[in-house]
Amino acid sequence: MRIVTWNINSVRLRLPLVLRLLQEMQPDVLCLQETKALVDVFPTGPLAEAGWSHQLVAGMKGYNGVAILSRLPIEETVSREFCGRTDARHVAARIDGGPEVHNFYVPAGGDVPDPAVNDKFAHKLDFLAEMTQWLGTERSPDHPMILVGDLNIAPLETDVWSHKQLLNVVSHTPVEVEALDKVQASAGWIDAVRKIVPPEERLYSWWSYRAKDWSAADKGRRLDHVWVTPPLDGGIRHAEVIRDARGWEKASDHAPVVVDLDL
DNA sequence: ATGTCTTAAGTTTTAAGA
Repeated sequence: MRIVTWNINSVRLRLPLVLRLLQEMQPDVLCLQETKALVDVFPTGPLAEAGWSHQLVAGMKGYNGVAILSRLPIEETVSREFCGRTDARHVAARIDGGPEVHNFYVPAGGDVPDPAVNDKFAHKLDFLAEMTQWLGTERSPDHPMILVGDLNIAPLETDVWSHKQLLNVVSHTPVEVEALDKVQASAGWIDAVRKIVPPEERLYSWWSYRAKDWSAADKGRRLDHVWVTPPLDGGIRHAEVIRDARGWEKASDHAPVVVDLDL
């Protein structure tokens, strides 16, 4: 099974890029974040015609929004609300006869890494704590599951262009990394990408729009993740960031992350 | 401190979020 996660930063604006990725990568499942579209304006038709007709979409006006697109039938879907907000940051579906797939868009957290003065950072930490609590009580590491998404945290030193310069920058602060570690422990999640790309090797999935030449500067962060539970650990065959897609015309600031699994 | 991009509001420009 091939699964891809991609923060698309407007699915309507970048529908041609989504279709291109589907054609080139032929994933069984594509998980999108930041679709920025209400459910009734989501491009269900074109994506279904391309072959990904089984869809689970959560959306709101202007912000956030997540979707699971599948070639295989899906069932037992859920879209959970976190922190008491209806803000379209999570969907989950069980692939017919296969694993349960969770797709998350974790809050970015604003600029100041202090929950006492920055409500957005407080929301991010609360969201991660609620993820830990919910996954830990409602889900079991014994079941085959995949968790993907823009988790908005780059946990390892090699997940950022400069560990020292980003220690106090939201996405790489110790308090966030600690919170993400707890989420990871909640159901025995294994970082599938780092099973393939050694932790010693630098790897990024996001590059700011603000750089003059994003590729030359290469000041990236690995914010997008694919995790699996222990029953799937032995089946991780391949993982890569599709860095090329960051250079496509009118690109998202995130690149897709692909993982191949034997189920 | 800065840089760029997207959406939404409501009108040709601003604000918020990332």
